[in-house]
Amino acid sequence: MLYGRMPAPVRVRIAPSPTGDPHVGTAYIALFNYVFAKKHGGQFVLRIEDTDQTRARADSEQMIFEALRWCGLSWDEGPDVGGPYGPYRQSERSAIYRDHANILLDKGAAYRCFCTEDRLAKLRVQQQAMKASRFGYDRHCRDLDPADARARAAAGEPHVIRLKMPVEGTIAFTDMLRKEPVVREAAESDDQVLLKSDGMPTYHLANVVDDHLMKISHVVRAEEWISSTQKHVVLYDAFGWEKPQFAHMPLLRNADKSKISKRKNPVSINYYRDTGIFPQALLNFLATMGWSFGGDREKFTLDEMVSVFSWDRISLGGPVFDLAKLQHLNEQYLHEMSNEQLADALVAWRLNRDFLTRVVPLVRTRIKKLDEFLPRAEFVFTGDVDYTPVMTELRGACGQDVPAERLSAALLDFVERFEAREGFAAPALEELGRTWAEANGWKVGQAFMLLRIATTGRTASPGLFETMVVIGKEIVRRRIRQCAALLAPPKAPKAK
RNA sequence: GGCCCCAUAGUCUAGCGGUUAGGACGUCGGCCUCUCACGCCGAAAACUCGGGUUCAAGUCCCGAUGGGGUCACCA
Repeated sequence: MLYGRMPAPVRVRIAPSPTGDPHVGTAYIALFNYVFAKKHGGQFVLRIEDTDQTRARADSEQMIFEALRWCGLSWDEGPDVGGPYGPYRQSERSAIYRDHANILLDKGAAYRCFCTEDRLAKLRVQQQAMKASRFGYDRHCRDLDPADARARAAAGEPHVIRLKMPVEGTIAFTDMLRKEPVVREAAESDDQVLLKSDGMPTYHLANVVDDHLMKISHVVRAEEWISSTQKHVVLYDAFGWEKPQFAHMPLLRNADKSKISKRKNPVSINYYRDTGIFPQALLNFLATMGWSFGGDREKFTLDEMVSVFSWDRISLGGPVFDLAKLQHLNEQYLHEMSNEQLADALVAWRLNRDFLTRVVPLVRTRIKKLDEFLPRAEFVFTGDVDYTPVMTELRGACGQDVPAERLSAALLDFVERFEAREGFAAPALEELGRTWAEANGWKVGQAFMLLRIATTGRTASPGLFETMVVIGKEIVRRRIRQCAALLAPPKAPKAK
């Protein structure tokens, strides 16, 4: 090149972890990565961060693919589409991480640590008790003789590999969205585990190694990562690699400003799909969370966003995810559709043969004529439910003497219980429901009535758990939570 | 608690030294209308506080306060 170095091509990535339902925050960050890549003719990479074998869920990865595609975001490289820098699933890259951990060991930038989980747990408790100003690993193994450590490891002693953080000086990095560099004392960070005892890397090692190997030019991720970035900087430097540019996006928030969570908001992309939100409306809405189009424009397409996108229109205050505003935007999209398009949308949503085939078995024995179908199955086609007509039955479902707070807590507990296990199938739900009823000391019939009213808004319904499955996990979760909140409004946040 | 990030109406935001502080959601009122909804018109509603810098501060600087994040062999 005669005129100097060409700017490195823009390569960005979204790196979801397949631990549950496809999260709206994943779509949010994916959107900005995608838009930035397209704006600069770069590539958008999808990488699956499945290094935690205890949390990985079998169906989660596929759901992430589908949800992102449903949103209208497509990736240039990824586990399912391949690409020149694969594999794109971290669980298939263990050897790479191990090699790199060894490089760090050789350089003296990392060390083997033989501390047991037990010791670390005690340490943590101790620090809490002492109200220590600094928490974290005490560097117990940092000064072990490397040769001894190697020998112990070779003898099969379980261990992890930790990063040797500098003990003095400051570490700074620039963030594209902030005018001042983010600076921190190096000693503020403890010696983070890089390679776990099962041989898998932690996020810190894996993301740095992969971003470098995959030639990622810009790391656009959520603000919750900002405080671990220092560790990543140390890693890049230890390897002698050039660092990517960082942009830490604000976190989506609940109405109370805390980080968005499923306890306070529907966070699964599937909820929005099942509830009839259009993907372009969801994306449009997400785009307005922290970014503005310019002028008074707030309705725009993905392509329009790409064409005008720039980082300087990001605002960093954590945006509250406001369902009402999303619905308004969706309404705009809906109204501009033709009757034919709207009819098609309805069909694609739930008024189709496939979906009806799932509803029919629920109600067929309960109707005499076809015209009774819809009244019998109405709650399968609605989002939120109005409980006012059944308040009396709801409060009395488990006996007149049971206080509303107790019912509310039990409902929330039921949600926690199905949340804790994989899948959402009727037999398992029923079993779960029975043990839940028993735990509450309620007759199964009574307890199920409580659930029935909460999930359908009716005192009469088809088989409860079959109905839940058809309605869908996301909507069921929201209805039960809303019902619980109605029974016992959540207390105002306690003062500290 | 340590550290870091952030700060315009209830909410999303515009503003990039001089504005009657603009738009949108939501709320309330009115018009339209067989009802409802849409649509249209209108209203209430914000620069967290205190110091600087400057002729001039929502805009720049410092501090306080408030909110958030993070301190795992989770990402």
